[in-house]
Amino acid sequence: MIKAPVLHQTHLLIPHEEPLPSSSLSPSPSPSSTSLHGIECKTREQECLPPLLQRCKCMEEFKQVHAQVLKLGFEANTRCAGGLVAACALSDWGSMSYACSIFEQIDEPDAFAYNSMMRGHVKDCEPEEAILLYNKMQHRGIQPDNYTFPSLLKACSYVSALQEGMQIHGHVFKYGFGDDLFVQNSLINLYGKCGDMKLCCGVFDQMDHTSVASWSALISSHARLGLWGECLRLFEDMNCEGWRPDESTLVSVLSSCAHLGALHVGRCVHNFLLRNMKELNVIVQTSLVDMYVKCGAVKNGLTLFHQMARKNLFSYSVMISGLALHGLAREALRIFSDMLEEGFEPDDVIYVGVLSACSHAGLLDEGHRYFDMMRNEHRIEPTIQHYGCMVDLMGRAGRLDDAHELIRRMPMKPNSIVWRCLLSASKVCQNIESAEVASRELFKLDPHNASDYVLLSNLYAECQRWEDAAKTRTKMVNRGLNQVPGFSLVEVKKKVHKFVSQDKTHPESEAIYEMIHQMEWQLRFEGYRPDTSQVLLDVDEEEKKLRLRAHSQKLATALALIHTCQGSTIRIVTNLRMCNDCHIYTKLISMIFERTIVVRDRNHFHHFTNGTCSCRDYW
DNA sequence: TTAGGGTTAG
Repeated sequence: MIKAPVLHQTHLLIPHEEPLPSSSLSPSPSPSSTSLHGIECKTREQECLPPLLQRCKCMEEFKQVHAQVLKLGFEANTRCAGGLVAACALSDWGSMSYACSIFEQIDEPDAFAYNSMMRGHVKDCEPEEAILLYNKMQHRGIQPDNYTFPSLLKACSYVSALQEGMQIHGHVFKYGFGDDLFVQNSLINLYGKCGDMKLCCGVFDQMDHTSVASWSALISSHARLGLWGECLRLFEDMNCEGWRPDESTLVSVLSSCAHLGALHVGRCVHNFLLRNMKELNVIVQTSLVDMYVKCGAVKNGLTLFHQMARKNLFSYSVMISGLALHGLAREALRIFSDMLEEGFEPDDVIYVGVLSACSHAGLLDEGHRYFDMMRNEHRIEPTIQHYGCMVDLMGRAGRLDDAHELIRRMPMKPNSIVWRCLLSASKVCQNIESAEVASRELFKLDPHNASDYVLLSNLYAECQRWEDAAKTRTKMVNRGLNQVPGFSLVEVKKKVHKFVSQDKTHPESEAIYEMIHQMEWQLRFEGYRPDTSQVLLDVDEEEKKLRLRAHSQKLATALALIHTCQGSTIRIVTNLRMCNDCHIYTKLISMIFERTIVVRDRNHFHHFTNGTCSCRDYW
């Protein structure tokens, strides 16, 4: 019998903390070995291989173990090769092409080898390969097990393969894994990613036992689809049922808070995190910054951002675009410069934030400088989004001709977003000619967006071209489009209150209208006259004034004034672009009632203090 | 008798 080589004698470069067994690897079976001896060798081999593979830290070390297996002639052995495939396909240092070559040598690959290969493909973002492999597995008559389905379903979710996913759901029942928690969670995730919320919730509702991952999959599915209110409701249910959310759940919740402007819930989540987590990872911290910024608490966001021990490109991006959204361009550019000093290489998304900061604040020269820097220093080809920012920047700065010229010179065909930027800039500059060119192109590319017609019609109205304003409105109505109903949300006494225009459904409605009356009375002393030019109704002037005074944003402001004291901050989220009248009205209210009023409209944040707005009247 | 689900931010 050939003496078994001891591991270090075979130059295996595996760092080991414990001494390895003296017979770590069996010798190559000689042709004269008895079958009994062969079986013995294989058994010993099987015992020794897993710990050796576990200790591999790089491909080089793995190849040495593989070489030993080849030397022993075990490459076709289901169990040995299966272990090699798993290690090579799933480790960070592994290689799928190498794993494939081992897999192909196996005489009779079992479910374990297939599962490992499928998972490896999913890990390497090759979901189609994983699905094809499952087909092969089926053709070879190999029974899938409970480990097969999670990665297979994940592969389907990557490519939103709903039909295939549903077929596989059938297989889950066929093979008897309908009650497996991991499989069920994977199904929730699959249906959520495919946007089929009925099936997604159906799987969850039918589960006898759930886990934090089940809730997390359900909650993130809702958040991903923009069902933020439902996401927060489910989060409440999860808490009521006694589940303790983890970081991944809370990131989805924070993202919903950010979209809804639900600062109070966001703050509760922050508190929970501080009380329950030892330290917060960079994703959670970035989500918190994003939540604070998007809920209008930009100072809190900035403080948290500066406290972050580790930042990545996402963190910088959230902060830069967040500051831009608040019109704090100088601060945004300072953070960008810090980022460069820290050695981060900016990408195209960062530059969208930088350019939009310049555009929000009318920094024309800086905008041009960063646009050049992006191309020349950082070798980033401008995308249509960057051109959109530049059009916005030039247009708002009054350079509409230059903006038109840039659109003509763009290397790609301008899309509706670019034309919408130009239309909006033309509105700011009150340039009807430019607005007509932009809207003509815009209505060709995207004729179903009611707010574009409203914008053009408002511009005509501002310029007293009533007939054209009416024509634009008729065109909108004829195309079956309705103006999206406006609403405003305001958080008062830890509760979010929603108002629509002319709302009288609030329990405190009487007091709210009394407050409106008082507000108007004081506003008149400051010279306020209602600006009815944007009221798109065939009614007389008095009726227009009545409509205007009960815009949702004013009702929300009135409720907040009733319940807050001088010096406090009122936060309002509104779904449409703020009308001119609400803008001037809120500026004066901030001064008369000594409140900071932060309004997030469809595009920007407006910080009203002492009679001025952070947008400097460009929005 | 080796492995699995929720990973979330611009």
